[in-house]
Amino acid sequence: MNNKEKAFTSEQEQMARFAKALGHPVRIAILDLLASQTCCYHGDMSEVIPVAKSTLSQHLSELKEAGLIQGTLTLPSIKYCINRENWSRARTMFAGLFRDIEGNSYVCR
Amino acid sequence: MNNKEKAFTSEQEQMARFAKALGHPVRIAILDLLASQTCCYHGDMSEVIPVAKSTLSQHLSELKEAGLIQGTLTLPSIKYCINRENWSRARTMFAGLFRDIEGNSYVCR
DNA sequence: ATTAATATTCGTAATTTTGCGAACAATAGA
DNA sequence: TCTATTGTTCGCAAAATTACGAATATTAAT
Repeated sequence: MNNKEKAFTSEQEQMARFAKALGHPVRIAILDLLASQTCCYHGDMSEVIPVAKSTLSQHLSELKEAGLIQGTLTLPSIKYCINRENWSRARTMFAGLFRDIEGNSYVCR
Repeated sequence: MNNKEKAFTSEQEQMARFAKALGHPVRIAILDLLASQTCCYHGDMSEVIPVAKSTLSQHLSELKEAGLIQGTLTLPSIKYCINRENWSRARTMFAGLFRDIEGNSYVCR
């Protein structure tokens, strides 16, 4: 309990950031929409996702902040898309953890 | 903005729950340890992870709550392990989202 | 029965998240 | 220029998260 000098790796920090962004049903729903459609407009989403527009906006900006999506102004609306580069990073990181976990053959008893 | 009657699917809720549990550096660090070792004792973890023991305990119980790990009393300590069944569920769910996202060939512009 | 070792729970405080409606931009079209 | 459409930001409140040390429980060993 003494060598607390080293905090977390940036890998761990980044992974937690991605996971946290995915940690809310509204945000999962947003991503499901973006996965099933070519793109999504705020308006379309607010038809489907049961929260106030301002709340939706907040969740969208959290996903943007985490780098998982991006928005393009397409007047009179805004078009949201997956940020493929960061999404790929996230997939790689999650896959790594899952691989390490499941590759560990120890069985708990 | 009218058909707000249907909330989220249980799939979405569950996925968010898993992701939320992964959404903190301490908890990622715990899982990294569990992935690299056959098992882990609270004491061992508190040597490595820079938080108070009580805080560590809290994070452990959140991972337990989410079903991602389990603890077995192995006196005089407690041995923590991955919950393989739920971990496998999580992997499947994440893989599904990643597949859907990356399988979508639309490129944002 | 005491003591030592281990981990959780309690009490508390600070911070962050979540959610809503109202107010505020920004732009296209009449 | 006025109006309608679309999203974001603001202001606020409620709830959840994070963190710590102190107190508590549990069991092994003496």
